[in-house]
Amino acid sequence: MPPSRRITLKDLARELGVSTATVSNAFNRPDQLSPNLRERILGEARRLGYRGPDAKARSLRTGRTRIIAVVLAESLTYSINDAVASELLSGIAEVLDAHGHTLLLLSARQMQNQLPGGASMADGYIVYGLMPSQDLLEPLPPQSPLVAVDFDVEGRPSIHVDDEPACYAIARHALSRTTRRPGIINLRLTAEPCNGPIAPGRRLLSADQTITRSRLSGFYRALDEAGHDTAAVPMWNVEENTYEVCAPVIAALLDLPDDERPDLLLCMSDRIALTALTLAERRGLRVPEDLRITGFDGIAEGQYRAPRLTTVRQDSVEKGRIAARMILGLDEPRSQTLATELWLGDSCP
Amino acid sequence: MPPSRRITLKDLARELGVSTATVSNAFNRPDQLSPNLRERILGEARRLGYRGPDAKARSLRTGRTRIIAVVLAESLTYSINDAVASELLSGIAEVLDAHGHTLLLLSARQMQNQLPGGASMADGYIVYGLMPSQDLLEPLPPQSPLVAVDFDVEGRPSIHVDDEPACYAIARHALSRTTRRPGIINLRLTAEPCNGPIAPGRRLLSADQTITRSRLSGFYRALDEAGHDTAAVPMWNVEENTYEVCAPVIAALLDLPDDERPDLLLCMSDRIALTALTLAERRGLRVPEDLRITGFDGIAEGQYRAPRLTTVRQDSVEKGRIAARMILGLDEPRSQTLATELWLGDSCP
DNA sequence: GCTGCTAACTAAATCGTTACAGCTCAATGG
DNA sequence: CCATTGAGCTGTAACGATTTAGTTAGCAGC
Repeated sequence: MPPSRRITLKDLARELGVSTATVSNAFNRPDQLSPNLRERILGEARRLGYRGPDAKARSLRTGRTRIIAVVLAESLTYSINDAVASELLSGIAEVLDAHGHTLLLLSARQMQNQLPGGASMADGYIVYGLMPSQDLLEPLPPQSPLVAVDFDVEGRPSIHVDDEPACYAIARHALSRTTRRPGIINLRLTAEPCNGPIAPGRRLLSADQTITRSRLSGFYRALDEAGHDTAAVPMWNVEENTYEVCAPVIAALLDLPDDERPDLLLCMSDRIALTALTLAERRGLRVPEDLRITGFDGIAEGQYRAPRLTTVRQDSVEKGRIAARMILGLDEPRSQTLATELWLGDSCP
Repeated sequence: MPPSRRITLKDLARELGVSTATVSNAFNRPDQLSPNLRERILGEARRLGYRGPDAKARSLRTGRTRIIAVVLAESLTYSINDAVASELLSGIAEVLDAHGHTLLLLSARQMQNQLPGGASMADGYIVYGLMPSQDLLEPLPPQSPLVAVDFDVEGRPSIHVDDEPACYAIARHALSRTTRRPGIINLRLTAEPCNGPIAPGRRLLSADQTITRSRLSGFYRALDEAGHDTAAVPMWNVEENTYEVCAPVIAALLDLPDDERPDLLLCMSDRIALTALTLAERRGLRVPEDLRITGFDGIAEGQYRAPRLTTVRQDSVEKGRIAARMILGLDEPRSQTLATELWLGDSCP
């Protein structure tokens, strides 16, 4: 027995005495040949252990791979563990699966210069939450379809939620109870990395297009309306949406003397809010009596524990679905803004 | 100006008056041509907007795509949200990134008959946690490297943790306090789907190779040693490692009359244990005074809340790293079992 | 019997690279 | 001065499919 190199469509054709075109058709266009012959071909294929047309060759010829790449702003390690990113991926995967496509995971960090590995053969790119300053999109093939999620790319469709109105609404709700000292915990708002309190004069991210900035505007509008001096409202910043990074910042602010500690925390994500909740409990602070807390995102974890989190629910799964449908050309590619929902929990009733 | 079809390596070669082989070398083997010429080629490439060799064509020619597929037992939606699977993915991604490979996500569910999309062009497959009964591996290209994680595939390397000893150890610890009525919550142990109590005579998954089965053996060994009648220890089963699926089962068992309710719950995952913790608290049961709870996995969430979870810590990230290194051929492919660590928290001190 | 039409198939031209064998020419060694 | 080397480059055959433009054969219609 020879070392038996892999069987190709050509071998199959020779074996059966038909042309390669016909064998190809047997697999791809059943209507192009008699059912009879098709059966013979498929049978012989099975007999010889031919597993269907080679994907690499096919992709060269057709120009398509049926692979969609998802580009995540942060490292994969981080993104995969982030509940919101996970939901987004779920939505994307759901649609891709249903249409015979597969999902390639890619971190923006790994494309500093050039696309790694097979990333450049994706049929399209869904890009999630880059900072506007990052022009990491340069290495992406300029021709291929691209959909931006939670940020904007010039000339490309993007998907957002109504961050500003949502944050206005939740802050308005929170401020409807008397509040001595509201505080805000931001996610990645400053131009330079910073974990901790933001001094009043501190330079914030200039671009208006960051979702963090829109959310902050919403908070400010409500604070302003409620008669608070927004410039005097203390703010803290966290660089990453993880317990590990948030905890020290929040611990420090909770350990402030009673008359300096906020009695309301407007948090820019549920992860931040949940961390605050945990640390507050650990210090014997009662939520919501001593400290009220609001989040943003509506992740599942926030609803499983007592007190349930008061938050803004955004449908990240749907966001993923929409992005995927656009990339596959199932929906018209056009920018859109999804509605959110105010969820009243027990952390800020 | 013509519609300017995409620029190829050949165009570049013609333009410069060199051979395609040389242009190819300029990109792939700098040592094969003079630095001088290489600069000229790269310069011209930039000028013409040539973005380097086409990945699809290259993959056909070289036979490699630099894509590694990760096959997950459950749906992507579920797997991505599962803390343990996430950690595994993190470890895999870390190594793949470092070596210029990318990660393709694939659910076993979507390969019932045939590999979708570009999945069949992966250079290797890391398969995670399939049930032994599922022979979903059939559609995978038999030649390509494969590493199994948390289960066994005949003739292929696999990675495990020492489930049996670990569960023996944690159960032994738990039983060192007087225990009236221990209970066990299993994850996917029965042959037929079942959410709820497992009747004593119920047919369990036969194969020894499931991790769930090994863990159960460990529990039984310790129970036996402590003088409990293992056949009489009540067991419950949950079909999926999510709060939503676990909650009703656990709620039912916690609502048993005081003299039937377990005072120790040996849970097969942290997710189960955490759900039990939440529901117990909500009922005013004190942990660990009224109910002691142990988990398995050592996920981060278990350590952030009070009481901290007593559990077995397995390093899933490392598991991913090892799998990835084997698939890339950086390490010898050989089956191995990783050690675990007993973490004493407050849920079962 | 001729035309026209359709179903079923084939031959050959790509798709854009990389690998391999060879070729040329200047430098080196004896 | 000739043989040997090696650096630097070229030509061309794969890689394994899909697609386009035919070619046949069979049959219906007039």
